[in-house]
Amino acid sequence: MTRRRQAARSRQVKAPGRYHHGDLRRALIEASIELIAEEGVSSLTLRGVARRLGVSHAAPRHHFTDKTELLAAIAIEGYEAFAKAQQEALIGITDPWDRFRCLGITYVRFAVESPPRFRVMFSRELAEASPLRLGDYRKLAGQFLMDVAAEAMATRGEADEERVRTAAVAAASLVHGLVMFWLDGTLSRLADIEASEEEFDAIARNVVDFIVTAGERGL
Amino acid sequence: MTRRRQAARSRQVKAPGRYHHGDLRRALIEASIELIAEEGVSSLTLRGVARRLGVSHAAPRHHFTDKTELLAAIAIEGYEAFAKAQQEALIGITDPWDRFRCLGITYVRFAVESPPRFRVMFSRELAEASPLRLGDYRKLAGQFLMDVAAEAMATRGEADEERVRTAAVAAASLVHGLVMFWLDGTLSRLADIEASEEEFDAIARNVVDFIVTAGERGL
DNA sequence: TGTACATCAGTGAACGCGCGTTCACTGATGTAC
DNA sequence: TGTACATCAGTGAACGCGCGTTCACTGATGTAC
Repeated sequence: MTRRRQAARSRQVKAPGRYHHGDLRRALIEASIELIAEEGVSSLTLRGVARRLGVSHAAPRHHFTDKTELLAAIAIEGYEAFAKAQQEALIGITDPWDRFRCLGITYVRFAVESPPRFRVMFSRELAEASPLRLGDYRKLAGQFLMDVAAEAMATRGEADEERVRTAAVAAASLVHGLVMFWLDGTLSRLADIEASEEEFDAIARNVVDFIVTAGERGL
Repeated sequence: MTRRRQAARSRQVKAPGRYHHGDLRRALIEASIELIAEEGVSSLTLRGVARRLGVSHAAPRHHFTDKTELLAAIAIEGYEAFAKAQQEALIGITDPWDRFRCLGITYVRFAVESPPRFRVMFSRELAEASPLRLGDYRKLAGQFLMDVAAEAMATRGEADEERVRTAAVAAASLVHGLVMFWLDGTLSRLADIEASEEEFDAIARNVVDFIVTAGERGL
C-alpha cells in the first residue's frame, strides 16, 4: 500500500467490505476534532466517533482506553503543531520587538485555524485528568515566550526577571483572552461588531500592536 | 416563617421529615455551583443536584426544565453581581485612568471569588444554547467598559472610536486571559511559579498596571 | 375565624436511551523458518 | 518461495449504569367566602 493511499483513507470512513481501517488512530483523532467543532467537547463520546467512522463501537478501545486519552492525544498534537508554528513564524525576523509581536499574532492565528484543537489544548477537563506530559508542553511554550520577551526587553537594557515576566504574562494573557472572546462570540458583543475573520485579524493586530508598542517604549 | 430561617434553610439539604424544601430554586442554584466547583460543568446533572439536596430527582423539574435553564439562571445572577461589583468598585474614584485600572482589578477579583460562576458565565455550551438575554448582559458589560475607557482616553483629547475600542478590547482581553490562565492552572506553568492567591493578585495588579499605563501615556 | 378548594411543590415508580465495558470471536497482517 | 503461527485490529452481542422524562400521587400552602 502506498503512503498516499494510506493518508487518503485515514481521513475517511472505513471502506465498505474492508475489515481493517488502515489508520484508525489517526482517523479517530480527526473525527473527534470534527465532532468537537460541531457539538462541543462535552458531547464527544467514543461510541459517537466510532459511529462517524463506520466502525464498531468497541474498535476505538484498541487505540484509546477512554475519552481523556483521546483528548490528550489531540492536545499533544496541538502543542507540537503550536511549537512548530511559533518557530517557523519567527524565521527571518530579526528585530526583537517584531519577534515578540509576531509571536502574538501567531498565537491568535493558530487558535483561529482550528478552534476545537485550541479548545482541547486548554480545556479544564483535560488539565485535571491528563498525564503530566501536557504540563510540560505548556511549560515549554511559556519558556519560549519568556525568551523572546527577554530578548526584546534587553534591547532597552532591561533584564529584571520580574519585568520580563510581567511583559510575557501580559502578552500571553492578552492574546489568550482575545481568542477566548472571539471563540465564544463575546467579542462581537463586547465591541458591538459583527466581526468577520478578516476583521478579527485586524483587531488582533491592533491589540497586539498596542501591547508590544507599550513594551517597546519602556513601560 | 421568618426571613432568616428561610435563608438559612435554603443553603441546606431539605430538613428531614419535611415535605417542602422552602426555597428549592435557590438551593438548586447554590448546590449546582458547588458541584461545578468540584466536578466541572460537564458533570452537572439535574439528578445529581437533587441528590445533593436530599430531594427526589423529579423535584428540580418544577423549577428548571433542563440543565441549560439552570446554568442560565446561574449566569444571569453572575452577570447581575458583576455589574453591581463594577459599579460599587468605582464609587469614590474620580481619576479616569484609575477608574479604568480599577475595572480591570475588579474583573480579576470577581472571577477569583467564584470560579465556577465565572466559568458558567462564559461557558460555550451556554453561549450556544441559552436565550438571547445573556447576550444582552454581555453587551451591557461591554458598554460600561467602553464608557470608562472613553472617559480615560478623553483626558488626552483622544475621542476616536476605533482607538477607544482597541483600548477596551485590549484591556478586557488582558484580564480575561489572565483569569483563564489562572483558573486552569496554566499560569503557574507559564510563569514558572506556584502562584498563591495573594501572588496572583500582585501579578494581576502588575499586568493591569502595565496596560493602563500604556494607555495613559498615549499608545 | 373557620372552612372548602384550587394551586403549588415534591414523591417515587417506571420507562427508554446511550453510554462505557467486557468478551469470545474472526479476519488480516507480519514474521520465522 | 511457501507455509505455519503469533499477533494485531475490528466485530457484535450482552450487561449494568445513570441519565432525562413521564405520570399518577400526595402533602402543604394560600385564598375566597
